[in-house]
Amino acid sequence: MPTQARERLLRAAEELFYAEGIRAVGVERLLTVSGVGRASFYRHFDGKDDLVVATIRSYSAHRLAWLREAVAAADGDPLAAFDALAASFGAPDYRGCASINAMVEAADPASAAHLAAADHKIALTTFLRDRLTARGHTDPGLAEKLVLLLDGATVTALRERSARPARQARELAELMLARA
Amino acid sequence: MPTQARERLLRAAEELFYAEGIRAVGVERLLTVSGVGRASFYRHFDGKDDLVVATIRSYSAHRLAWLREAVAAADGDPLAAFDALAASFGAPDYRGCASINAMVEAADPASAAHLAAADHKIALTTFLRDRLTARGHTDPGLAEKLVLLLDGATVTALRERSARPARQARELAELMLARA
DNA sequence: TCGAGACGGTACTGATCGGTACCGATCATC
DNA sequence: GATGATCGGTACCGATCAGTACCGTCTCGA
Repeated sequence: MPTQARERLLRAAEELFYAEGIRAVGVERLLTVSGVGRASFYRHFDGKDDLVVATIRSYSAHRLAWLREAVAAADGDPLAAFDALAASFGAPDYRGCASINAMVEAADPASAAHLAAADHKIALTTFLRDRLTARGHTDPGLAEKLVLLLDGATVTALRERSARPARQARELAELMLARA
Repeated sequence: MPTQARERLLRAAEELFYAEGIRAVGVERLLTVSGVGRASFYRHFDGKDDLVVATIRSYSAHRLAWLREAVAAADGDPLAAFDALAASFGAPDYRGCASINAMVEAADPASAAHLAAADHKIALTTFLRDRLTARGHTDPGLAEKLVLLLDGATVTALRERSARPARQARELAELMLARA
């Protein structure tokens, strides 16, 4: 197991970056929380920016798997994504979507972190589009609108901290699909 | 005009914070850009956090006035907000909504900056609710859904940089109001 | 048994962070 | 023409930033 420290760093980074923000968490903090030595960190990553990108990719993979599971449990209904969100919106430590947060913090749209975060949304859109076409919805714009609704609910939950935005977004999604 | 320096600081802060992020802009930078002396800054504000809150409030006032004007120019149609967004989404330096960005950067939901940013969305919701009721839409949840759609479009535009998210959100809003 | 590689810990760098103290210049009012 | 408020500029503070260098330790395979 040569890369045990790397996993610990990624786990700590995912937690800390999500809870407090990317810029707010220094390397020192990451080292103490993960229990990884300073040199080991720079052996596994080129620097903090590299860790940030790796963390976003890790988050994206976990998040997509989580969503895939939720949708699969609902017999492939993509609207189950809203119910999955609703269940997490009430948490006191809810901080929105790490991908959105990363795009906000990494202001430069050409930065690796910003692009990695945008990639997550592309993957999410692709996943939802597949689910929609499997259910007979061929309009490719529907998946993008679903993501728009998911993101809108997520941002709203950032200040409301209740399941309501997810329910409201789901109502709009139902209306949209009923019309399509 | 005793507070000339204060205005210059607010203007510089609004620009820099929006373009690069709150944490990314140091006090040094604010001073050189605004041309204000270090002492003058701390005479007008208790510190950077105080300036951040004042900047958010200033942004909120400007933004609401801008939206009010756009809606008024469309004979009070609240959906004109989507057209106003669409016009700004394509800009190369578009960075989303300063209020959303501030809520993301100020992770602590009890922080003054986070609360000030949330206040903006409350004021926006109130404004849209007034416009909706004036047009015969009494369901109070409609205004919240409009804000959800506006925020969803804004976040989407952060990575798409085109007017499309605004158009898509407007379609959903039209569908919603037609149904109500 | 011995080396190689991964590891944690510490010391250190230059730069920047937010914030304080003090300076002299400017300007309006009396 | 003196007074007081506001101003820009600079020096400085301790703390923290990301990053580098080097140390001794542990484990594992040859």
